[in-house]
Amino acid sequence: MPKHALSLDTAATRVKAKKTGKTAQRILQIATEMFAEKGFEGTIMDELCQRSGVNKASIYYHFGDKIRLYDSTLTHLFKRVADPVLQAVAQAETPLQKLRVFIEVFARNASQTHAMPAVLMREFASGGIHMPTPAREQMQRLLFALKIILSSGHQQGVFKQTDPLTTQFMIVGTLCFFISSEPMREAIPAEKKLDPTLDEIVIQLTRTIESALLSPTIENT
Amino acid sequence: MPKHALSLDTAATRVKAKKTGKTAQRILQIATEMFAEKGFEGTIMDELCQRSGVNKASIYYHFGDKIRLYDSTLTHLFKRVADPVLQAVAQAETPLQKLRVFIEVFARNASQTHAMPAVLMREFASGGIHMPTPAREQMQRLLFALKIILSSGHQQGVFKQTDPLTTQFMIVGTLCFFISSEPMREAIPAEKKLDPTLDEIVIQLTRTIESALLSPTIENT
DNA sequence: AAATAGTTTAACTAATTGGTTAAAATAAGC
DNA sequence: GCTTATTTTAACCAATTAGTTAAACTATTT
Repeated sequence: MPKHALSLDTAATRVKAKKTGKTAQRILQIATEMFAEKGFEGTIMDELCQRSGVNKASIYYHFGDKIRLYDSTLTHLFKRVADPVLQAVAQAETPLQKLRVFIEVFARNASQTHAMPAVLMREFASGGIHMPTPAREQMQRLLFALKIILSSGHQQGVFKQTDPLTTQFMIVGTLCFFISSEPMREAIPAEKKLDPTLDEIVIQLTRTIESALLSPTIENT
Repeated sequence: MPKHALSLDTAATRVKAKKTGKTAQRILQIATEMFAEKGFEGTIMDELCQRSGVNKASIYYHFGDKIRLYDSTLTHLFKRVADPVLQAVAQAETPLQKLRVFIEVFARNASQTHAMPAVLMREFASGGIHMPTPAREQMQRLLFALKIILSSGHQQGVFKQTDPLTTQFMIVGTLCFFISSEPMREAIPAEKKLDPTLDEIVIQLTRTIESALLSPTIENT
């Protein structure tokens, strides 16, 4: 009966992980890449062994089975993006600054951790059924933070009232599509110059959302 | 040597399809659902047989192999959404009306054909490598149409200049995330009432994009 | 109605895949 | 240094999976 190294995160586990965690960490790293690239079913354990240089039974020793490996992967992945966003938002002062920081830090971290948009989009496509609760909670933490930003901005009279879910989908959706489309866009070198950079997307996205929040309502024609 | 029914779309083929196309059509229908729900690798041919009530060899007779079935599925799927959008845009008069129609008709059709957002998101997650050319072309047609809308609006002095790719990702990304998240949101009945409807999303999205296109630039603070 | 071409069927196969096992190797505790 | 617990290894297995085959069946043409 193997005792799984990542089942708990107690002090004892962490001490042990320092010496033994190399293998588990490497598995997690390659698994993240593969799950993002190929999805759950598309990820083959034998290939994971080959790519990571880790023996198959070691993977099963550390993670139990494929689905638990997937769960660990996703939880780590989403936490790695959500944490810095929430931290940065907490440090910003005004709702407008918090909103800007939310978009910018999410964009930067999702772009660096580009497996995250891929995995998120796959999970949405599957109806989120296989999404582990801790991973889902990270997304809900982001949504909750955005809710606070928007409502406090509204209370202070600087923002118009908007639906936070729509706004989150605008931010997350736009950026996930942009980040994940990078390989496709790179494949067309002729238009490479015409494509916007991440910074440009962030600027336009921020401007767009801000303008809707700050400007008066547009009349229907 | 089987001659695949969908390899050509001549008049003769179409006449024949009327009598023999029932099976192929049914395969395509269930394949669409399954590819959207489970992805390429997650879709098992035996299960497709079982769900569709069609024998396995019939599938291979009509479509050759799994990847060609996938290609047919995606091409049909994207065409079904892109065509009505482009048609509606062509009928609208002003750039502003065209933009509104673009968002609205895309939203309605993607929502009805909800396999399309799912498949699109998966393809983006995979880097679009497996996306068949005809399917990709449908997305490019949409992007091209949007480019024209934005540039003609700009030339007429009603729109500010913006990057069309960003705008397309805002529209498509927001709506795909919203549409594909429906099962997840349905799973939380407590918040059901709080969730916006598709119409509400469309309204907010349209307003947001319009306000950025029409309003003067916001100064940095 | 006979011949031909198109379509569907059930049974089969070769290869892949997630997961196991027991032994070898390494590290930790005493 | 010896014992014990943890970790890694290679070989193995049962189940699944995409794809095949050849025969049966159904229309179409002449």
